[in-house]
Amino acid sequence: MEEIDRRIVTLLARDGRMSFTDLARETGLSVSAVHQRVRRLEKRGVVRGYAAIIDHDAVGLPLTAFVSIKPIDPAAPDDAPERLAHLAAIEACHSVAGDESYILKVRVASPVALEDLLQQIRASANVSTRTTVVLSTPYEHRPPAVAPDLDAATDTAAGSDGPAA
Amino acid sequence: MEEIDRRIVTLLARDGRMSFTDLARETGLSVSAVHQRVRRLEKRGVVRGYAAIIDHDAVGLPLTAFVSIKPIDPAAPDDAPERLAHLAAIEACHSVAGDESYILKVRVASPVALEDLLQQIRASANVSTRTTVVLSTPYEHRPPAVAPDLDAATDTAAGSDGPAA
DNA sequence: CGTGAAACCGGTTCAAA
DNA sequence: TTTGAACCGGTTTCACG
Repeated sequence: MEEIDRRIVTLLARDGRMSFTDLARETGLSVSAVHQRVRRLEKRGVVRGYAAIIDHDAVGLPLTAFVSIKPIDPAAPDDAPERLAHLAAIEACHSVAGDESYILKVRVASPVALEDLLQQIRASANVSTRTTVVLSTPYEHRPPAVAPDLDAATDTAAGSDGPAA
Repeated sequence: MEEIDRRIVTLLARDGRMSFTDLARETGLSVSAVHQRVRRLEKRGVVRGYAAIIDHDAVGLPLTAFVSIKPIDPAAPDDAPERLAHLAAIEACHSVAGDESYILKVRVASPVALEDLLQQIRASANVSTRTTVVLSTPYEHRPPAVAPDLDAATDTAAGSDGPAA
C-alpha cells in the first residue's frame, strides 16, 4: 500500500461519506481512479465498512461500561465471544492479556439494565465479571494515525515509484 | 424521537453509506421525507458523523491496548484528556469510576511503539499507567441496540427545537 | 410533517493510453 | 493504473397538501 491509499483511508476514516469528487481533489487523482482505489481497499478488507457515529445518550443508551470477564472453570473450552454475541448491548469484545480473559464494552439504558446485563453475561458464558463504569467520554472514535510505512502489513506489489503529488 | 427515526439511526449505524433511496424503501417514507429526517438527526447531534471502519492490521497498527491512568499528584487539576489529545495513537479516552481515573484505548504499530507511547502519556499528563494488551478482537463496532423507548433521553443531545441558524 | 417532480451533482462504467 | 467522457442514479430543493 502506498501514499495515496493511506491518504484515502485517512480521509474516509474522518468522513465516511466523503464524495469521490472530494477524495479526488484531495489526492490529486481523477474521480474514477479514486473510485477504483476505494473499491480495491474495500475488497481487500482495508476498509471494512462504513458506520454512522451515534450519540448514545440521545438514543437511550447513556450508560457505558467496561466489563472484564474471567472463566469460572479455567479448564472449560473458551467460547465466551460466541456465547455472548447474542447480547446486543455488547459493542465490542477483546481478548486480552492479563488477569482476565476478555474485556467487553457495553452500552445500556440504566444501572438496572447494567445489572441485568451482567447477570446475563455471567449466565451465558459461565464467567465472573468486573465492571468499570464510564463517567464521561472526553473523546472517542478518533481516526487512526495511519502509519507512514504500511508495506509490512500489506501484500501490495506496486513496483514503480509514484511521482510527487 | 419516534419509531422511524430509530429505524433510520439503526440502519445508518449498520451502513453509514446507505442511500436515501434505500433508507426510504426500508422506512416506507418518500426519499425527501427521509432526507429531511436524516438532516434533522445530524443537526440535533443524534448522528454525530460518519466514519469508515478501518482494518488496523492492514493499516500498520496491529497492536491495540487499554491504558488505565492515575494521576501521580491527586491534588493537581485534572487536565489529562486535553494533555493527551495530541497523541494520535489514542483512539478514545473515557473517564471512569474505580481505582484509576481514565481508560485510554490506543493503537500502535509495535511493542516498541507502545513503550514509547506510554512514556509520552506519563510525561504529558503526569500519570502512572497500567496497560492491558489486546490479543485479538472477536468483534468490535457492533451497532447500538437502539432502545424501544427513547423519550426519556430525547432531550439529552439537543433541545427539541433548533436554535436560529 | 409528508409528497412528487425538477434540477443538479455525484457515482459508475467505458474505451483508450 | 490512469484518464476523460458519457450515462445513470442518487441527492437536494421546491411548491404544495
